[in-house]
Amino acid sequence: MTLMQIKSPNMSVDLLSRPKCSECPIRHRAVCSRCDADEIEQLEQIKSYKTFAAGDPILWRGDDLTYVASVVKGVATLSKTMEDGRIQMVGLLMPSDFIGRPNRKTIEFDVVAATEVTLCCFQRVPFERLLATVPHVSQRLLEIALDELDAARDWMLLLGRKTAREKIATFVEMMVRRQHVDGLGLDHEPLVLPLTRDEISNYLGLTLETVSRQLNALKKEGVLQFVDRRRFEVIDMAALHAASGDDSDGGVLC
Amino acid sequence: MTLMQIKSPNMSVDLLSRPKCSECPIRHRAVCSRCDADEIEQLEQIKSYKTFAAGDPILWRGDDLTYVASVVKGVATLSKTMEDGRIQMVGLLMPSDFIGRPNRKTIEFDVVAATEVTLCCFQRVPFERLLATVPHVSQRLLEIALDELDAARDWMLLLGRKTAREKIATFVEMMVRRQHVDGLGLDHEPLVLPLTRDEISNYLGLTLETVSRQLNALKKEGVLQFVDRRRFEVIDMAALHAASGDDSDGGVLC
DNA sequence: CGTAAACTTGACAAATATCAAAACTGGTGG
DNA sequence: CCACCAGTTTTGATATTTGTCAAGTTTACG
Repeated sequence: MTLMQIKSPNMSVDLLSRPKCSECPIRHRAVCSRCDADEIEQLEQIKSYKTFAAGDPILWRGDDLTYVASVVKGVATLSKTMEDGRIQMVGLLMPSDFIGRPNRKTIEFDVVAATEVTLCCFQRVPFERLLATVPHVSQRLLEIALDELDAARDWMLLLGRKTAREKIATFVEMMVRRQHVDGLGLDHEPLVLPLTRDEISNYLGLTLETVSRQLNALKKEGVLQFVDRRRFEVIDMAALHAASGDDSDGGVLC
Repeated sequence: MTLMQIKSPNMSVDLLSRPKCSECPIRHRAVCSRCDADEIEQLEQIKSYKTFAAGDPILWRGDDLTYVASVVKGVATLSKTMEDGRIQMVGLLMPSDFIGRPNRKTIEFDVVAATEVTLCCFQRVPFERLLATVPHVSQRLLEIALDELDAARDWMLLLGRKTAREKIATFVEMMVRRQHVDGLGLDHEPLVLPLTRDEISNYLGLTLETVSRQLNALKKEGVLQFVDRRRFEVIDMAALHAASGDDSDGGVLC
């Protein structure tokens, strides 16, 4: 039994039923997206689906990294904790995002399922071999890493320089964008905040009280409308974008 | 003439004299570090050294990315600017660090020489071809990108959760560490802050006044000693590390 | 020297955190 | 079906940190 399994009692491994890659919702975006049929076959050999319930730890800091994985469904958080308990989330993993670091035995942060999460896991060592032999995998992984790096740098601007209001608006806007991409939020289905106020505060470098206040401010101003604590609709997209502090061009249009 | 040259009047291109890779101070750490003699030869074909004076822009946001490069000598900053002028530095590039993004025509931030900088530039398009054909280059670049990502995430913790004092102490500690690696600071040579107070404040998400106050606090406490505004010595390494807010293990020992 | 840039220092303001309490929500079992 | 409970969220009062503004001071360099 792996460390990962010990730490995650609710994790269910689904070794025998390996869903077909051809029907995978992230087939065209994940680390496998450049692969041809033959290469997919090789990946299929070392893959297994695992699901985690909301709140379950997926990987703990310093854990033996026996698997790397792609997020197929759901949202996972990636965070760092200081000795005195201060927490900073350093990534929000959504479908097609990659977990783990090839050629490293451990990772330096905690990964936790925020919602129910389905992962497509690859055994690390065989995956590293593929990385060395299948350029389509390593090329795509490089691209994913560079995209993550760009995203991390945008987040650094947010954490270092944006006001509480701008942070909240940026976060909500990001939820809107990513849920469009995932094809959820079919037209007028309400959008979802996959995180609690506390988790949002850890993502934005704020306290949960400030998150609550700013979210309610946007509600009172008629920018957002909430159907319950998690689900909302954007009433005034332009105002939301204006509040984010990001460049005026681009955001609203695409 | 490239955009880069227009924007950087003081840049000096040194197309004819291509220093030997075998004598390069970053030969064993940069993007070329895994290459054998034959592969180095290929890189040598498309490389050229360029130097920039302190303060010169190297690449401007949105610029046509005709080159990617490795930092050979000196320090460059990588930063993002908001419409109203707020600045957040998102990276500090030191020897062996990589500049640019293959398969992208532009980058999303400004790169500026903080000290005099020497770059080993590779024409982007030929470099991309090497990336596709020489695994030793793409493997190393992936590793560099993942290291950058780890560093960016550490910085996110700093920006989101650390106090002004912790930010300053972390920054100073980082200067100590990186200057040891570069083999500068030969034993009891004083260490150097390669940035002004203002630049440090943009790196740490503070104001220059707060940087000045915290630096002077560490001086008054006898943790640091300054020989001039840029050069300093660490008197009490343990106190410095304790002030950084990082885990007690590791830091001091290695 | 003289001047501009970099840095320091002080007084005050503003944003956000902290602490405390109340209100809400979703789920559970009677 | 309802009441209750724990966890989450909201709201309010206050404290703290850091930012802002405004002089000064030092330093590097011509």
